[in-house]
Amino acid sequence: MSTLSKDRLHGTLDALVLKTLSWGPRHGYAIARWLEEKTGDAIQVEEGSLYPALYRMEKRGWIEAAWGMSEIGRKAKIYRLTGAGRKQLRLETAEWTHFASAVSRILKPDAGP
Amino acid sequence: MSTLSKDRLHGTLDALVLKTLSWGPRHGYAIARWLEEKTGDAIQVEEGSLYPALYRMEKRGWIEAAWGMSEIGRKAKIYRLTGAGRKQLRLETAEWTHFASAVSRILKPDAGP
DNA sequence: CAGCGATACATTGACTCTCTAAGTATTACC
DNA sequence: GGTAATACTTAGAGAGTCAATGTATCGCTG
Repeated sequence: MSTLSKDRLHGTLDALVLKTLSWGPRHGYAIARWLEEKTGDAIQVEEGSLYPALYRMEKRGWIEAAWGMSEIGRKAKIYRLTGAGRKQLRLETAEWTHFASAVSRILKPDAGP
Repeated sequence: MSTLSKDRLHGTLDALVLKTLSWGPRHGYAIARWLEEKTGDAIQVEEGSLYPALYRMEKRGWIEAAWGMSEIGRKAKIYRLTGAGRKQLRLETAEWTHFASAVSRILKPDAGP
């Protein structure tokens, strides 16, 4: 992977994680696996990115953590979305849509300005 | 602006600048103004981001600079796309499209996973 | 069954890169 | 001289990457 594609996650990971949690509580490892699987190779979630992201979102009150069990009976920290998290998700989704459509409009291959 | 929306430019600025230059040479200031105007408020290009971006792209051979005159007769550094830059633009555009569609697919408001 | 590698899961630290914010400097025009 | 256009700089923080570390459990193999 080039250096560029790596950086593309910047500022988007939070929204992706929040969205994943909006479908129900999950532990960190599962969030990463699920995002990667769902997007093929387009989104690669390193654990060194994910866990810090989870901490800061917990600190901000967007998600809550509790120790529990994973599906296969292992100790895991289960995260769930809070009300504030749901609100934040709406906000970030709107921002992303706005931003992405602006970028796409510019990058679109066409005649010119 | 929240901290989040700020960072959203990360990794996308290069492509936007390259695309802007694909329509003809421009000086830095004009690139920034034009991007902002074209996208309303969606994309805000700080000069502290733009000039470093121009340097690094020049160093990588994607663009070339020459001193010239702005439209209103002021000294200005005019940037133009190189062949390598054009290639890079294609690459980054493809990557963006791929990434953005993956994110949009996930963020899309719908029933569930 | 004892040992051992592989997998699931979490944590952390060192490093890098880009962006933001906020300034300075120069030139041209009124 | 003041204001706008243009370029550049520096200080700083934030978010990712990579890679190592730590457990626990599972499953294999000898």
